[in-house]
Amino acid sequence: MTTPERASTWTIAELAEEYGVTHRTIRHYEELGLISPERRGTVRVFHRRDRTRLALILRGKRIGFPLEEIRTIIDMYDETPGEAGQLTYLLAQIAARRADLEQRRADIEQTLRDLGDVEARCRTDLRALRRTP
Amino acid sequence: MTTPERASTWTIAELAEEYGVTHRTIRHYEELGLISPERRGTVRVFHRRDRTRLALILRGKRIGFPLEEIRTIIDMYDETPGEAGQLTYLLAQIAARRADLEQRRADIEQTLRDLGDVEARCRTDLRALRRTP
DNA sequence: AGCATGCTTTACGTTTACGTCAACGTCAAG
DNA sequence: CTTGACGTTGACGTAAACGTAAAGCATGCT
Repeated sequence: MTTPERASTWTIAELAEEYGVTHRTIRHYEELGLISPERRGTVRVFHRRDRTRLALILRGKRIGFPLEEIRTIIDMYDETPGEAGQLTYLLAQIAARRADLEQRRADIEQTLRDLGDVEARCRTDLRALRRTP
Repeated sequence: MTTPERASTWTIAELAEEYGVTHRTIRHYEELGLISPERRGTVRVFHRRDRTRLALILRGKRIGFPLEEIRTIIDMYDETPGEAGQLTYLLAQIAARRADLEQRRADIEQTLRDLGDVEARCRTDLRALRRTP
């Protein structure tokens, strides 16, 4: 027998709770077209696909991307094959995003090194203070 | 003899040009207290220290930090030794920033992996198209 | 039936990070 | 001495990313 077939749909409140955002935030993402939940009458019904996209949006936000750029990125994930021109364009987009991400990573690593220096100085100063209180 | 003793001060226009920002941006950073150039009369005179801080600000921006957080970060760099409590607090701040940066790096690396997947699918689709044009 | 709960839309408010005039000072060159 | 070329201070504008009421359905419990 298969898994108990848990509905695998969510209300806006459930998703908001789970990801620690407000319902307003989720609606905002829908207004921008980043997610498009099913409508049952007037009420929103979120599927696994919407959950995934929400998770990707939040990851993009943690990285620091603006929402519009996040859309172009996550839209790449479920892009339908399409024609050759489309695919080539997509490859160019990927290259551009990759360059951006690698720059960010380099900046982060440099900052981590700098923080390491500050910490070292800090600990040295502390030891000096302990010797001459 | 020493180096030709190049003034090692800059005008706002020179710094803006060099770093590819507008003078308005630099003034904005000054308003927020991220840099505090010398004043010769009414006019701003930027020293090496200001240049360095500007570079750090822009790096922070590339990473995606808000300006207020950037200030707390770069203020850590030229924090005066001070007393033990200060130093301990500074160490805690460093730990927090480090955790944040490492989270961002992890998100970036996951996104890079995801983009790699998309790219692979993309190239597969392209090859398929070339076999059946 | 009545009321509380949860979802919905509408719409104005807020914060961040500057952009964009406007209006004025200043200093060297013509 | 006037004309640029830069510099300065307001001060209002704007785009992004939501916050925050306000007010209306729908439903289910009591």
